[in-house]
Amino acid sequence: MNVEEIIKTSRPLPLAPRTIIHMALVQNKIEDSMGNALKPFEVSTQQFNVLRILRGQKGQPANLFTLNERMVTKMSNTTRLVDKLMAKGLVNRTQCPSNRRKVEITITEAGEAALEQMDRAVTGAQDKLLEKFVEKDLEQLNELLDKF
Amino acid sequence: MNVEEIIKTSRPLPLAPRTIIHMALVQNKIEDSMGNALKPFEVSTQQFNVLRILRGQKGQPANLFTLNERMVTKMSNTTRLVDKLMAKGLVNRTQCPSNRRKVEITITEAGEAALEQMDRAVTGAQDKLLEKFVEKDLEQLNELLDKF
DNA sequence: CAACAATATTTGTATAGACAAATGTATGTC
DNA sequence: GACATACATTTGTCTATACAAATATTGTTG
Repeated sequence: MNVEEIIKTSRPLPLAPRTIIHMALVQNKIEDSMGNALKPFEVSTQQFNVLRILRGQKGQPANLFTLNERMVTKMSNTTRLVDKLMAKGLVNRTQCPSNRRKVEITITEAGEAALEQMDRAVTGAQDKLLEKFVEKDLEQLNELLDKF
Repeated sequence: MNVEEIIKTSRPLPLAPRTIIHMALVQNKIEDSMGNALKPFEVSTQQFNVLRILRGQKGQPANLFTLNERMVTKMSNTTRLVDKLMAKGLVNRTQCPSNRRKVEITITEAGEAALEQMDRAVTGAQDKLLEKFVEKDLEQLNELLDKF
C-alpha cells in the first residue's frame, strides 16, 4: 500500500500526517474486507460484533449497556441494532424480571449457527489481510498502536 | 491504550484478531480527535480533506472525479459534499467551459482563510495523538502499515 | 409515602452515506 | 447528421448514525 499513490499526491508527505492518513487508508481496507466477508450473511460488522459478545456471555443474557460497553465501535443506538438482529431471528430480547428497566438479550440457536459461519468468513478475511505479517510484525504493530 | 480493557473482555485475545480490533480502536480515537479539532469550524473531516485538495491545486480548478480520486476516504456523493462547502462560502463551483459535463471547483479566499485556521487545529490534534511516538516509531509504523 | 433523582431503554428527528437510476454532454461510427 | 456509447454529474431513495428528548422503572431522601 503506497499512500502517495492512493491519494494521487505528487509531493511526498511529512511523516506525521502521512501516518494519520495511512491509518485511515488501512482501516478502510480492513472494513471493506470484513464487510465483504459478512455480506452473504447480510449483517454489518457491528451486528457481527454484538453476536460475538452475546456468544461470549455463554448463555448469560446481556443488556444494552453491557453490549455498548463491549462493542469495538460504540454507537448511540444499540436498541435499533438489536432490533435488526431480532428481525433476523439471531437474538432474543426479553424484559429482565428483577429489574424491568433492563432487557435481557441472548443469542438464539440460529444465531449461534450463523455466527459460526460468519466466523469462518471473517477469520479468512483477516488472515488474508495479515498474510504479509509474521508474528514478530504483529507484536511490533500492537506495541506501536499502544502508543496512541 | 489497552485493547482488552477497552472492550471489557476477560480473556486475552489472539494476536491476529487483536490487531484488527486494535486498528479499529485507534482509528476511532483518531477520528474523534480530528472531529473535535474541526468542530468549531463546522466541517467534517471529509470536507476538510476536500478543502486541502483544492488548496493543493494552487488555483487550478478540480472536478468531482479528481476530488474523489484524491480523497482519503472515497465516497459516493461528492456532489452533495461540495454543496455543503458551497453553502458555507468556502468553495466555488462553475461549469467547465471547454467540457460542459464537468464542473470546476475552486477554493474561495474565505475558504483559504478558514482552512489555515483548521490546519492549525488539526495539526495540533495530530501532534497530540502522536506525542508518544519518536521519529523511528513513526517510520516503523508506516512500514508495518505498508504490509496491509 | 410523596417527591425527586438516577438508571435503562426507546423514540423522534436531523444528517450523512451507499447505491442505482436519471440527466446532460461529448465522442465515434456508419 | 442520426445513433449508439461513453463520460461527468446529479438526483432519488433507502439505510445508518448521532444526538436529544421522552418514557418507564427503580432507588433515595426528607
